[in-house]
Amino acid sequence: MRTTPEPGKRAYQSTEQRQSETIEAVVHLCAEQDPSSLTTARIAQKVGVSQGALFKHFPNKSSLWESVAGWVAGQLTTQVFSVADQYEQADKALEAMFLAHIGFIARHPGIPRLMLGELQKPGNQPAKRIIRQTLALYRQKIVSLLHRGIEQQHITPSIDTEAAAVLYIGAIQGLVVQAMVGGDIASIEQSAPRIFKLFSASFRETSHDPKE
Amino acid sequence: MRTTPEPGKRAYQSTEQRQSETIEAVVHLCAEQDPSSLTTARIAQKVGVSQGALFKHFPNKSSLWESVAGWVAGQLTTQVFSVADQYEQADKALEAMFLAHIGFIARHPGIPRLMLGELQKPGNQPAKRIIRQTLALYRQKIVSLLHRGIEQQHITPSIDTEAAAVLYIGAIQGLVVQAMVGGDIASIEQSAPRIFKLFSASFRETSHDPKE
DNA sequence: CAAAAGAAAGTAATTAATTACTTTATTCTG
DNA sequence: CAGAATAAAGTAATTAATTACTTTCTTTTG
Repeated sequence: MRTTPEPGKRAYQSTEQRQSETIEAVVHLCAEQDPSSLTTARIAQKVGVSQGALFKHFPNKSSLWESVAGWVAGQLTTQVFSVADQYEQADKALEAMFLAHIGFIARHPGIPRLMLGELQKPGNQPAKRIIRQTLALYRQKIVSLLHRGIEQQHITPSIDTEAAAVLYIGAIQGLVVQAMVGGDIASIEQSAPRIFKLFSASFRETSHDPKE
Repeated sequence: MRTTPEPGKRAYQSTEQRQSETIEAVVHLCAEQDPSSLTTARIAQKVGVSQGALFKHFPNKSSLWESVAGWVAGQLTTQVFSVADQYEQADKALEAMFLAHIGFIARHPGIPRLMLGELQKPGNQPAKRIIRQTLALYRQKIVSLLHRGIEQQHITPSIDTEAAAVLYIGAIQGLVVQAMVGGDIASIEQSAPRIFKLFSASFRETSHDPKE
């Protein structure tokens, strides 16, 4: 059924516009639904368009997933990495990055589901490759920040940086899983600082260590 | 595979036998395939039975998932918790539990996929409830071990035990995700001790000097 | 104890729904 | 008007579940 468009509003959108609307819809839907059970019909409904129309803007579903993965990767890079670059002190940068990441997830609760869902898929599909690549980049960023922290003498030089990177990502994962279990995704922003504090205790330089 | 006590060949298996065979098949299949894409036909094929025969032993698919979740919960409890109970010293118990958990995952690579897959499902389906409950029990176990460690003066009393429990589970998650990215699940057993060492550095009591 | 009777486990084929994707016709916009 | 965007109505494939029927195991009973 067609409704007459309101005056001043475009009834028909450009392909680019529809593409980003669709990506946004997928990200939103993932907040309340398992990505693997997302149907093109449900996505189209969210966009406010017929199911078939989706294929005017994406050649197929897996291509849509690829676009979504690309969007996530881009957002993570710009929103999280850029925060880290604002700090001279490496340990402060790590903390800010951690909190920015948690904030990003809190604003987009579907993201963890999305990324985990992609990683669970077998094979080397494009979307999985993008997520994989982004995670590798992330790990690299953390390791280099840790090294800078050692140079700045804010991080103990005896630290196992590779292990710390895994634990850093794990800390985020732990928060997310905890939130999934509790069903309360907003709560992670509250507990995030406590988790990071504990995490950083494992490598904080203890040259001055006043007992309280 | 269980052998019948008598050497006579048995063409038809008992429902109980088929049920556990089916659960085993699902766990194995999850090691190489996204759980949400597992079809009853594929499962039946693995068991070596017709697709329809599955429904002689399970009323429906979701009931099968419930059984699988129950199996996982049981195995985690018996295999991981029992290890912890063998140690008097709480921090040693935590480490043994951590390594036992990683070993369990290495032996059953489908388990993380299974659990994460269940948690991603919306609503309060039985299988999800079981996983959720198991995780809660797990968290509780860690917290109580931490408290015992404080009493034994092996763990610093200033520790945020709730945060530590999240970080502990996160450390396992981080290892698993890292393995998923790398595609090499066997590697986690190798890196596990390093991760735990770093994790425990965040709360190890340094003033105390235990004899070993 | 053996044969009949029934219960349980199995198969192959089918069904109703659902899915990603396609085709056709219609409507909007520059 | 021409081309792009859309809706509506398809299609073929896949899926969980059911069905009608057969085979095997267990129990009852004369």
